[in-house]
Amino acid sequence: MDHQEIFDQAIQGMLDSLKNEQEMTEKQRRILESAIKLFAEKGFHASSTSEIAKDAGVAEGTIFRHFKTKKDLLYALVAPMLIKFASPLVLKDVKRIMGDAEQPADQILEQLLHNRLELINQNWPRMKIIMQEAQFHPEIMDAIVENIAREARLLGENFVQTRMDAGEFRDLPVKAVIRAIVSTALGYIFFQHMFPNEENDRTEEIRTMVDILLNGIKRKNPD
Amino acid sequence: MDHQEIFDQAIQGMLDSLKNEQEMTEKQRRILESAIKLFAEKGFHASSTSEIAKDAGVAEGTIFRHFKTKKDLLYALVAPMLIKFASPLVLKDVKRIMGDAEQPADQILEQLLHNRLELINQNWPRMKIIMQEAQFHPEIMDAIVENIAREARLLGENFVQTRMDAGEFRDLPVKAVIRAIVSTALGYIFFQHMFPNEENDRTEEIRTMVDILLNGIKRKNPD
Amino acid sequence: MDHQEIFDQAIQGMLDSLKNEQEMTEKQRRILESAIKLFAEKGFHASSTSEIAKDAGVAEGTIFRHFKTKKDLLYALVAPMLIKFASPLVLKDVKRIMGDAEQPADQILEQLLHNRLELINQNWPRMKIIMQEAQFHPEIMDAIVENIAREARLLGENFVQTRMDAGEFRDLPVKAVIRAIVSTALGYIFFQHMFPNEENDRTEEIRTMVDILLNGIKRKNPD
Amino acid sequence: MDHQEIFDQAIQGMLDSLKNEQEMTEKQRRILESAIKLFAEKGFHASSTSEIAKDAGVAEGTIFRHFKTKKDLLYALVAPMLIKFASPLVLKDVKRIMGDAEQPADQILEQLLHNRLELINQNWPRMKIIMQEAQFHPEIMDAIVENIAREARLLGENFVQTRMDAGEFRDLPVKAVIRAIVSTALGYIFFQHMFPNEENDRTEEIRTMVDILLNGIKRKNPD
DNA sequence: AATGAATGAGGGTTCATTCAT
DNA sequence: TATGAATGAACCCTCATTCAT
Repeated sequence: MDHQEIFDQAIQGMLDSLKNEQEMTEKQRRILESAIKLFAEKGFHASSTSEIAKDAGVAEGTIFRHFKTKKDLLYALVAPMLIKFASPLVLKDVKRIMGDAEQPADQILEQLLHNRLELINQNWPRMKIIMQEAQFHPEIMDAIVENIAREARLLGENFVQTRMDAGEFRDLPVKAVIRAIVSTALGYIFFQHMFPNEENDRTEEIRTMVDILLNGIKRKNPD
Repeated sequence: MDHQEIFDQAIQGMLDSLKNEQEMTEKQRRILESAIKLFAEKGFHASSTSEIAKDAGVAEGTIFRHFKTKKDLLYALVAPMLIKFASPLVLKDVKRIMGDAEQPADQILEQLLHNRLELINQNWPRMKIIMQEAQFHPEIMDAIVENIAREARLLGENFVQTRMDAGEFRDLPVKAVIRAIVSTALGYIFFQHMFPNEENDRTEEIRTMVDILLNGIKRKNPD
Repeated sequence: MDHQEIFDQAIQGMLDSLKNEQEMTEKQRRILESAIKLFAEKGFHASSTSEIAKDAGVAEGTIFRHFKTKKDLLYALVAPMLIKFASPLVLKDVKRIMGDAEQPADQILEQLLHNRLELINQNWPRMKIIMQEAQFHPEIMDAIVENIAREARLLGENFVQTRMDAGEFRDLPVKAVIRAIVSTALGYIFFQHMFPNEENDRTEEIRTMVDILLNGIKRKNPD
Repeated sequence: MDHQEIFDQAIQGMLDSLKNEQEMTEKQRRILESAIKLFAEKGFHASSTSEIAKDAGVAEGTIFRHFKTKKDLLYALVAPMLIKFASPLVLKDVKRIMGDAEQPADQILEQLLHNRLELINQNWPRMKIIMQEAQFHPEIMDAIVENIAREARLLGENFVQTRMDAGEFRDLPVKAVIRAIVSTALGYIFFQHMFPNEENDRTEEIRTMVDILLNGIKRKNPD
């Protein structure tokens, strides 16, 4: 079985497991939740199926009735996240927001960050697992790139280019600007989980972040 | 053995393994290098000692003659990195650079980023392992926080505050400014390793990054 | 974990494994029997779990499903013996026999020896293992002393003292008398297993042993 | 290699290692002593050569320079004991004592017990090892039986028979009498090492033991 | 003679997975 | 559908032994 096959199969597995997350039985959900908890806490390889079973309160065999393989369990918990980020619905939303040339960039970025960070925070354990395991499971990495990164990049480039053409943004390499934006978001997540104890007012923080970011990017208005 | 003991012991293990990295035997070095390679590629838990042995061209038992435990092997490859980042020598350098109020912030940040990114890039596999495993091995995380993060934070705060007092930087929350700086660096690393194929001129990229960053932070001179 | 904890845990393990020896599954019993056989033949440390598995006709993993640890396997085979010797039921029996001042000492000792030697012989491999390993596993030794030796000693002292007070036994150090009795029993076991081939009529042999023993202990009646 | 060959080779090994115990080098003696200590403490299989080397303060390789095999180390420590017990010199002594029909049995037994118990006590760790390992190493067991037990038995039977013929001992099965004597000795050793803390006056204890023993065996004189 | 690095077989134990119930 | 006993490969690690120095 070559890489492509593995990949296809994995993707298929993800899609299969996807449809139903809503229609899952009680036990399936409990298994999935325990897997999320443990994978996030200790990593995929360091969590054993027996632990998951115990934590979920089911027999070990039950796991394999619902998820053919331990790896399928991983896929089953990764896939919905990818879908959520990639779903046309969501992207249409994003597109609409970003495409609105009338709306000030500040508002757009603030909304965007709020929106995405909220999504990430609400699903933090899953996100952590994805970021961890994407490095070691090319199928997952590929799925991210294919389904999210590529599209997001286009969206971003379009947004930046538009503003640049309109003279709102300075004349900088588009890639650098996008990197600055993404870095801002990633860095925020990083700090949040690295130093989780410090209280913070997210709305205010985002405002400041965007302020710094856009001040760095925008053309200085000569007023 | 409670957590503190484990931690102390781990640190001690790191220090022990440290002194010699230069005076390592051929085999020790080969083992360490294979471990670095495999841990970076597949993760700590997913790499077996037998694989490492095979890759290093030694008997499996030989690993344990030189590194009491698989975890000690991890420590032995983590520790020198932490030391390199934390070494007073390096920090003094950093201190000197950052403390020089005469030097323009641009130059300081460019130098700093260059310097640190170089260090990280030259030791990328190790860095990847550290970032991966710190999440699951509290001793490593603690060592990072105790020996690096804390000091770096103070240094950063001092630098930012000084510039702010001097009116060079805008009046922003210090934490937010530091976060912006760190995010810039982290984001750069992230992009570099997420999309490794794109050619790039690091010096130029850093200049642009610092440009955006400082434009965002600095008070706009009314010229 | 200090010694006491280890001990308590070991005892707990013994008790846990105890309840069920009757309700053991077929495989458990086979494992236990193979362990008994091999430990007795070659010693605890010289018998490997893989050998035991092979002898029992199960997979090696199966052993560890039923007995958390190789040592637990040892406990599981030691504990029932200790219980058998220490069980109040048995001791009450012994007490009754020994406490009956009317019954001649000859009969008491003969019954006692018969009874205990039978017990030991029927469980000889286990007994051999216990005697072997008690020397190296303080928990086992402690369990013996706490649960059997202490009680047995009191019982013995009481018996001897009573007979002495009644003038039936000579005026000798109680400890020496007890030692003589116990030595008789131990020596018999020793000879039996050192030179197993010689046919013997146990009833007759015991009678002779008790004869010699009591002749040595009893006051000579002047008739 | 069949059993006989193993046996012959083992015996040869013992003899080889024997000659020199006096002419051993410092290191050899230290190795042997550490082996004795550790084998007695933890058993043969549970003691590793590396432990022995560390305890003896030599390199691990050094052990194998002097003792071809770990088992040879065992033989080297067992053999001198067997020799000591079996040496014609000693036996001649014993023979002389036991053969002296004039001497009262009490004195003979007291002397004998004193003598042998002293020998055993002075070499207790070795004795413990021999008793332990003889059960698992047929060569050792055979050596004991061939060189000691057989001879001792003859000696004992002769002694008992003589006294019986002379009317000093009651008319009992010779084997039973011998067993009583040996049991007395073994039991004493057992108690001594089972309850080592109680102070004791050996001379007095032996006198009592022999008193009980002979009272049990001797014909009651009608004085 | 003495060392200690190197070996690889084998140790006890855990693992993901299967299957009869 | 759910179970959990059973599996045997693979895990990390220790062992007795060898051998170049």
